[in-house]
Amino acid sequence: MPVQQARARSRQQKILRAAASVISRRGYQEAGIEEIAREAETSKGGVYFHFPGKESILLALLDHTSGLVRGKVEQAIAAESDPVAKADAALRVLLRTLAKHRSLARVFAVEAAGAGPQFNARVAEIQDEFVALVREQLDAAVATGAIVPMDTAIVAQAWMGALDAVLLRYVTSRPGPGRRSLDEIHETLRATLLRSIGAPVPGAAVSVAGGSPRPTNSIETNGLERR
Amino acid sequence: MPVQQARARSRQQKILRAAASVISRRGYQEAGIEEIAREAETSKGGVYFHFPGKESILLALLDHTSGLVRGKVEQAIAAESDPVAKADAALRVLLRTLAKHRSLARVFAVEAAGAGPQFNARVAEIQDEFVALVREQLDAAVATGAIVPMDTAIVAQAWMGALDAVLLRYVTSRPGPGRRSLDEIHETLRATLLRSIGAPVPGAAVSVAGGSPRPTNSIETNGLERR
Amino acid sequence: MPVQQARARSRQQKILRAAASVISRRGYQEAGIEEIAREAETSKGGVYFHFPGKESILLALLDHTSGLVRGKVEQAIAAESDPVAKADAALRVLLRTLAKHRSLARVFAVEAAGAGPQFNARVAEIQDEFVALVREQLDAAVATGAIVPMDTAIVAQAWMGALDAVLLRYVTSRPGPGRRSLDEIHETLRATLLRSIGAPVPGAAVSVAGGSPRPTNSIETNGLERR
Amino acid sequence: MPVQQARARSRQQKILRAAASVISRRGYQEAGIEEIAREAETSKGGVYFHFPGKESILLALLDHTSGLVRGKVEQAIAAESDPVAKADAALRVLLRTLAKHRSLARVFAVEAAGAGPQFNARVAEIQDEFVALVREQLDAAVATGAIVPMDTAIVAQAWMGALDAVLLRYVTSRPGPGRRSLDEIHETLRATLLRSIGAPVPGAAVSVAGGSPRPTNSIETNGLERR
DNA sequence: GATGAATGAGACTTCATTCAT
DNA sequence: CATGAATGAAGTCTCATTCAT
Repeated sequence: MPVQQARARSRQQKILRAAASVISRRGYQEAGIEEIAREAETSKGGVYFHFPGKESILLALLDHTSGLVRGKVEQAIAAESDPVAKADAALRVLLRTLAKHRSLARVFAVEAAGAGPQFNARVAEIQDEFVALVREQLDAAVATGAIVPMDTAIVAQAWMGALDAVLLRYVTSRPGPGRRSLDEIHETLRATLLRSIGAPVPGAAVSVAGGSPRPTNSIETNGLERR
Repeated sequence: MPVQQARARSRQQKILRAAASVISRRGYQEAGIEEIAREAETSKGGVYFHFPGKESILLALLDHTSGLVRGKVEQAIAAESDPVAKADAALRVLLRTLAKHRSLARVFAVEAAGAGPQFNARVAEIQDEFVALVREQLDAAVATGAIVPMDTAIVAQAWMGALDAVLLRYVTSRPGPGRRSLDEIHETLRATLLRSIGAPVPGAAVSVAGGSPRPTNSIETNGLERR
Repeated sequence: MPVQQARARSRQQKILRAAASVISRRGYQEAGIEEIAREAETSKGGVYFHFPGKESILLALLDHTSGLVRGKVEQAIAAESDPVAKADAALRVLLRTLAKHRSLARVFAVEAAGAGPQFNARVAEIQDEFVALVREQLDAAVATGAIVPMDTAIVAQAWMGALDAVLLRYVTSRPGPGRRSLDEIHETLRATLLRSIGAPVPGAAVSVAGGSPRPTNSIETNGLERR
Repeated sequence: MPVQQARARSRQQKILRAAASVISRRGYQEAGIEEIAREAETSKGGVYFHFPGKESILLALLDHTSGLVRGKVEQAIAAESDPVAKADAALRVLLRTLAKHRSLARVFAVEAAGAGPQFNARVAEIQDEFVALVREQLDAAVATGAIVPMDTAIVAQAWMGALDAVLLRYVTSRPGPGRRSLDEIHETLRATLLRSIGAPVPGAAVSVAGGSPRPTNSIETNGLERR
């Protein structure tokens, strides 16, 4: 009966959305099934009809979301041909997508740890997938000679870590003076990461720290070490 | 009564040590006051005499530990004169110290999130302290012209994030093939981060990704010291 | 519409059989409507179409089964003319029938108690029916002078209790050394019960306790038929 | 600290008493920890501090009670020298004691089955202990030649079953016409059981079935089969 | 200061039952 | 007639915290 199945599917989505909302608001531990059910306009039993337990909700949420994000990232990578550009694209999409869904980002970056070892392991797996994605591009870039040889496993981890940290700060901080816009963050991060692998930063403009960022010379014009 | 105070202090230390042990073994949520009390050779009531609640134990543990680490980092910074070397030293000390105390690192990086918003805020504060420490050095380097101007707030965050990610991976992964040694990690990370600010990498040797890392040529674009 | 009624009846039977199977396997409390429905090749809704609730299934099962057994017992009684022989026959049939359907016996003797007061009351009623059946024969035997006057209400209860206990032990025990065969049990129980009302034990042979039962002399005080 | 331990012990007793009361009133399944706690004048957590779970309360109750009863029975047995008299004494004490504590009898005879297989197994064990006690006396009686050889394992089971059934009926029935007094029950049961093993019934007086039981001839004067 | 029995709010989960399709 | 998604009351159990001793 496709009618019931359709309803079931839609209800699952509703529960997942509600779970994301409640968890991002309250944290995983404080998020009660009751509240998730209320926000999904169903009952505790209804939630347990669709999911075997609380952890599995978060797991499903994780898979669902990471699948979506991963799809976007792979799409963005495929649209570029140059390895360095691919890596750049991957980061750009991650940054945009996660920033757009603050609550989800909070859930996975911050609140996830309370969910027990199984869940942490899963988060690590997924992060590794993204790290692997980045690393593939770095390896390709090394292979083509675009960048110098390096331990791309570590570097890819570092990239993801840098991205996470900057993003988390953006996502958790309140708007105010000193807070960078997403574009500023992207620009600075992009330049920093590309420099970190010795790649040129096309059309780069860096911002100095402090109240209002102002444009500075591009990397190319910064011939100090280049001479 | 200094005698009693000393005894109280020592008892507090014992509880903190026990808490660190239990939390790193079980995670914050699973760590029961009872078990911490048992490991500290006292009773539940004893724990509550010294700390007003469970969260405050973790908070105290956090302050105690971050204070120690901070001291080491500041000492290392003071021992260097060059801003870039200072930043480099800060990272080196963080890497060494946290790697040495895996369980504590796990506690703050992974298990902490289950402890509620107050605790997360505190962790963020402490990270910001370290970020600020790094940023000061970067700002100084910019001021001396050693590196190009940049948004050091973001870059410092990225550095810490990169360090955290790489370190966390090192701390949580099991030994095996493909696992890098702490020295290899340090070398790669150092080169990557220094490159990311356009600083020269003294005595750089990079490792290629793959089974067993092997040293390669130094970065061509960084031939200044090499010539 | 006799066709539909027949189908309904057959579906009810299927559900009853499934219920008997599941309950004897899992116990009443652990037997879920879902599992019964599955085993009856229908759905939860289907079960609730035929029965108003879980308890009513067990009640119907009880009535159905006790009706069958009662029929057999009455038939066996009718086939004898001597009151004592009638009582003897009733016990024989009960013993054989319940032993043949271990699972049902378990359901009513052991698992039933979890089903609530209404069900317990019903079990008591049914037991009373059998007790009454036995008692009638005992009263007749007293009336004909075959046995001495006695409080047959109590004695009949005692008989049923003795039968239940011995049978339950047989039904719940695993095969092994020391376990009596159904024939041995019947023989001993028959002799014991007949003696208990002062009736002669035709062709009596008693078994001694211990490893392997062996026939012994008939009861001395009952030498009437033996001489 | 004996003070706290004493309090704990007394609280355990209070919980056991409350559990017996609630279970006998509501049945095992319907007996909620909350209600038991309320009746024991403590809290849910208090109950769980003293007992690891609901089933263990019933188990403790069972052990406690069966220990008491067993002690009384053994004492009564020791006070007699003749094997048949010992068996008789055992039954008398069981009858009196269980009748005196109706609620406990109900708990073990009727409500117990809902408590799961582990509990049922334990009840069976305890019943077997009493059966073994009876059987020992029967074996001794056989050995002394007081009664004829027989399969005492079965007979002892039958005795316990008879006792249980009669007692359960007494305990669960409401007072009214036709209800036998405990003394009448004892007298009839005693005569019946002694006859069942071919033992003489000293000073026996049997009651006929029907409205008001009336005394009849003693077994000895009933020379029909005796001649 | 220390102890541990006791508290009680609240968590997750189950399942007989209902009802729209 | 049948289905199975949905309900919601009730259950067992945990654990941070309190407090009399």
